[in-house]
Amino acid sequence: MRHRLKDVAERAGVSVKTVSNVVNGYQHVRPATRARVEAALAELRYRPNLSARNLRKGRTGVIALAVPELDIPYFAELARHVVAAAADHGWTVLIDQTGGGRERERVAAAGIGDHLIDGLIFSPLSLTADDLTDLDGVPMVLLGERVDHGPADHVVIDNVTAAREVTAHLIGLGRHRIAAVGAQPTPEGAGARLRLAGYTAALTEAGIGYDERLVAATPAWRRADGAAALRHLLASGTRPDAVFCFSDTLALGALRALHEAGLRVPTDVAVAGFDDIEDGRFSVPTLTTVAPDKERIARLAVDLLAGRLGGDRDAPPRELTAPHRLTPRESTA
Amino acid sequence: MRHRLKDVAERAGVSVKTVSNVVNGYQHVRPATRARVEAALAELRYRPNLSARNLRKGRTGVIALAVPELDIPYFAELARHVVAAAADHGWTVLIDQTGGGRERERVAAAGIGDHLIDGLIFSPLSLTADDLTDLDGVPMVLLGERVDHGPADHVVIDNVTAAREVTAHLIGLGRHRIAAVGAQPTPEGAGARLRLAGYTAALTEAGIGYDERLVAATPAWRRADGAAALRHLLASGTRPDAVFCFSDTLALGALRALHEAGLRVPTDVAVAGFDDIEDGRFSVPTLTTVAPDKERIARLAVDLLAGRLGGDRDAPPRELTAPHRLTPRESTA
DNA sequence: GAGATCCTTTACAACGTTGGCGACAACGGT
DNA sequence: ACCGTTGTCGCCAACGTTGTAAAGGATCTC
Repeated sequence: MRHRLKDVAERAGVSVKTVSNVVNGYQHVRPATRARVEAALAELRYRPNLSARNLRKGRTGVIALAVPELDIPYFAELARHVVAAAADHGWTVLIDQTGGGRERERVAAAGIGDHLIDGLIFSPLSLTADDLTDLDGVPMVLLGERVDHGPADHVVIDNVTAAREVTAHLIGLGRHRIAAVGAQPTPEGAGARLRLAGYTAALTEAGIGYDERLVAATPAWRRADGAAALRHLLASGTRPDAVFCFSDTLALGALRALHEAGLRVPTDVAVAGFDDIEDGRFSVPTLTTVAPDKERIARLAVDLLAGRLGGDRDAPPRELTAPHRLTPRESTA
Repeated sequence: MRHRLKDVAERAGVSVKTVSNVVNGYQHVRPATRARVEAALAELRYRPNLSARNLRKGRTGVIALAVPELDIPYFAELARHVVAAAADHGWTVLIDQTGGGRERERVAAAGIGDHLIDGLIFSPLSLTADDLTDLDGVPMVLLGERVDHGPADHVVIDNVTAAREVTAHLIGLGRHRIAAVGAQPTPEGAGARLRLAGYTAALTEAGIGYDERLVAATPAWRRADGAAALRHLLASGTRPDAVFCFSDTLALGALRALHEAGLRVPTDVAVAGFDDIEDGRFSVPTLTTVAPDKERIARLAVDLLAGRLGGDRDAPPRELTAPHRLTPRESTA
């Protein structure tokens, strides 16, 4: 069914090694021989057995991307860019869905598919630095600010600054009762913590007091969580004039809840999100958000991995910051 | 760094094969030996080299899922379910993003990662049956109705019936000028063709004439395409009282364009979509849609693949139909 | 107590590929 | 014509794993 080097070699009347040389672009093969081998390759539709090649070379050409959930638009968009960036290096991407739980994430970090992958790009939710210390697995690049000063390479955005900019933007509209949605009480929610810090910093700069009733924690960052948080906030009698959600999905849920409560956006309540997912560009109203440069994040991560695979496995961990941009739209017009 | 069976064997004072036997749960190993080996395994944190195992056994435990774009919510949600279903079989999923182009799809079908995968679940956009005839690769399961009567297993939903039900639902609201958005003029757009057929059938049943000015073709099924189609429709002076979009993303774009045109949904124009993506449950208004059972689709596909891998590679191709459900929401209330 | 039967462990080969190196041919310079 | 160099090609071994089959030991049966 499937042919091996040996079959091609027999057909071309050369040795297995010569076929291998042709396949791998080795220089010193006589044009006539090369032509004969190439004809045989085409006739038999030869495709290398990557497992065997990998066993021999120690490389698979496959990297893994581990994300909490694929159907969260931010991760889906990120995955798209990672797959594209990996393709530039000739790599295939194996995607792992961790669910965000600590145990599954530890398993993923410890080695998805083990020797099947050359490297791992990992966007953890609940993993701590401790979980990563004693890993002797493949090179890893972490995405997002969840694990501080871990032993691995890291691509982040400046969450604090971004959150401060959004909040300042809302304050600039004359809003003073600004809710923050998406805080995470767990110690692992580093992203949430940083965004909350930016929010607080902006309030302080503007001389606005911090009101904990305006800060809503959510178990996750899905639309339903955002809607529930807003419903709860409004039901408790707290009436914000702006809402900063820590993700766009939260914000879209919030928009929905505000709509149900009969409040107009942005007239009554301005709303801003974070992530710049495509939904926010078509929602009613369109969503003001922080746009992290996802393509850049993906490319930086892949390039970091390429560097590790290229040799310097023992260089100290690097941390790169991708740019972001505040993108005002109708929800804060 | 990474340890092999040989290292474990030396530490435990047994042969390589005995360690292999322990790892693979072979019955006849003396408890004392087993304990010693297991201790060594744990100490060295042994992890099998899957490439070597695969080379020996001819199986990788990895299947591929090929979709046009990961950041189209329908595919992202589908991917989520496929990954989950595959996990039940102990499989990892390698995701390939084809972009929907014919050439990339042919390459994908011809063998992603080649010997690295045991099987392929494939959701093609522009591939034709011809492209699949001479494939001698790994077992494949096709998703969606794009390739009719191809040589491979197939999981579909009843597009015609579903589209007819949606259209009938709109007619039931007393609407008679019902636009259809998402037609695809290319011969490959089988999904679009079937949904259009269902739309037409419902009109005929209700005695409503087919008006081609109400049928909008779109290059793709993204939000932007839906918005552009509606803008174009309205600009041309055609004024529908309902819109059936062939996907939810199209519908969300349509909602946006209607909003911009100052038309109220559903009062002035009712809108229905197709796919039941999460966005539609939180949009303003929430979106009436056809909900294909994505979890079932994923599980059927994975099970079909499991069947092929389990032995009957030469059984005739099977076609399974997953259920769908019309889900009325605010946009047609 | 001898042979048969079982359990436990091991040696060997093979999966398909490529790196190292050696064999041989062709070519250039003297 | 001879030697050295360069180019071309093939043999062998190895990557880490598991299937086969056989060896070695223990236990059982008569």
